[in-house]
Amino acid sequence: MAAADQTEDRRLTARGEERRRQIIEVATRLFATNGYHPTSVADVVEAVGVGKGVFYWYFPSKEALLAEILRSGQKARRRVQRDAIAEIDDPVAQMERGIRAGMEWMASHRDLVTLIRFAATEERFTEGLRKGEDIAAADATAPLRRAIDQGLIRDADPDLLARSIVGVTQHLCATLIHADPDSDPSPVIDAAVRFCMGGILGAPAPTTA
Amino acid sequence: MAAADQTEDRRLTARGEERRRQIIEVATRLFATNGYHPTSVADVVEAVGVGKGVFYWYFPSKEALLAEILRSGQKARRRVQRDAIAEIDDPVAQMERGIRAGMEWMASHRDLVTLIRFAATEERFTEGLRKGEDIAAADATAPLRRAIDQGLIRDADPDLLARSIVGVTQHLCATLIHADPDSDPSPVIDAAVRFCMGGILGAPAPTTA
DNA sequence: GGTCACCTTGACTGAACGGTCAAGGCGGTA
DNA sequence: TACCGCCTTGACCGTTCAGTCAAGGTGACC
Repeated sequence: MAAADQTEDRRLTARGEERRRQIIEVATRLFATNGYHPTSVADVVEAVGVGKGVFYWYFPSKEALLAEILRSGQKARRRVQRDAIAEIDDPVAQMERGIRAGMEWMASHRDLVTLIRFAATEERFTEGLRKGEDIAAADATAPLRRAIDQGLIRDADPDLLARSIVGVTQHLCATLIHADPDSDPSPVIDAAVRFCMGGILGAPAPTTA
Repeated sequence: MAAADQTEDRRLTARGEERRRQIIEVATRLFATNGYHPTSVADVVEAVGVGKGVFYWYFPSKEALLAEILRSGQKARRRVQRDAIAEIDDPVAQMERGIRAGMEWMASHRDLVTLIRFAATEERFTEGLRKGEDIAAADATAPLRRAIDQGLIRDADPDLLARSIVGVTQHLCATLIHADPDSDPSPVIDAAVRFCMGGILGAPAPTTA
């Protein structure tokens, strides 16, 4: 355990960094297309065009590679979303911009959305995933809470609202944009934003309980 | 290929039907808990307490078992949803009841939700899955279209609305109810219904494009 | 008691997997 | 030139897996 992460503090040259990046890129595509388990390490190194030892020079295990892909993906999406809402004051406008930015990011990183959804189905990966999702939910919770306090949107659990938004954007991205990668994602993005804003802003009380 | 489905038209006694049901039940739980690939056929038959040959008496392959689990699960959910809205006239009320019924079904069949979400991440299973999801979306599309025609809800692509609803309900079920199986799902269900009805009924036009 | 179709057993097979390693190349520095 | 640390090779290992099969049990019906 203690020495298992020898590959982590390895000092890489520019060439090494490039190789590492290349493995991550190829593996992400293969994992998302054929599945994580059906894709062998041999498949990855063959697609890259190198020997098997190269893989284990840069990553301690196949599982660690997936964990890194997930971690860096979640981190990148968070940064995009935070940057998108940084200079906005109105919390409702913040939500709208944040949803749109998140959806745009997902649309151009569909493979990562697939992998995140896969990881959520296997207990071995859910813990590492939950941390990132909790952070993402917390990011959205702040403006939601402010909007509720200011009476701009209906009173509801901000966490449930945030996770509802994730559900809509992730599913639309995975189902529709993924189905036809060449189609223009913007109508889907617009629809997702409209739906989410409607869900947040509120609607007449349910007629039945 | 032609004779590969010999197990399908096998004539089963009551005992055989029971055994088959038992394998499906155990496998569903194991697949959802530990993942489809990490769960071996040996794990399944051991959990059932029978020899390995029993598995291949009832199912031609591990993959076919998962396909059947998915198929029957989607079918069951559809039936529940259709029954729930059968005697309702108002299309908006139909939507609300349908969403609630679907969510309640998912909450009590969490393992199946997990498996459906897993299957969506592997190309080998997506085709069989899409068929069921298209049907489910089409079921929801009909009342949505009527509601739009009657001016009861905002004008939008019914298919996108339907899939947004699936996104919210599935994700909330998988994330929150799954996280703590013992907690009361009804607040989450209520929140999902509220969010979705808000998304359908509409909200002020976006302030930015 | 005999027969037959349904059901069960569990050792076995061939293939594939994740991961290892001894060996060698390669490029920068002195 | 010699050296050294980064990078690469690919045969190899132990294990595990999906799926097979010859053999045997079991119960219903004649």
